[in-house]
Amino acid sequence: MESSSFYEHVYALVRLIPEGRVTSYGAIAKALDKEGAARQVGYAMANAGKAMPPVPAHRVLNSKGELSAKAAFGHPTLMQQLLENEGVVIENDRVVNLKSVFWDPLTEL
DNA sequence: AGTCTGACTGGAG
DNA sequence: TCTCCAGCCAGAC
Repeated sequence: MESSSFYEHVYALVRLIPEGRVTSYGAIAKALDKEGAARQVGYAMANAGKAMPPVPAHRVLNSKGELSAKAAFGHPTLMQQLLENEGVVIENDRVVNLKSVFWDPLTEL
């Protein structure tokens, strides 16, 4: 069933991210065999807010573990709190121990 | 069909 | 560790 658009594939993969874990736009793009389309993944997440079922977009960060999407959650600290609520430690808008909480769809899936 | 945009990435200074 | 630069691709107009 490849009738879905690129965005749909992104949403589906993001919904597979376990609680308390995070991944990067590039990792998702690569998992979809579109490594160079990391920006598109982020752009897709922008629509994730109105996507159904809801997508845990707060678990998707950039390759540096920065909360680059926090501004899109309505409140600058909402994304951070959602992650901390799942056990992810955030400091200065960045994930601490990124390596420990990073979820690579190519490896874990 | 052409142009613009962006929740990105990795390398260089 | 931080800032700056150029390359990337799918989607909206």
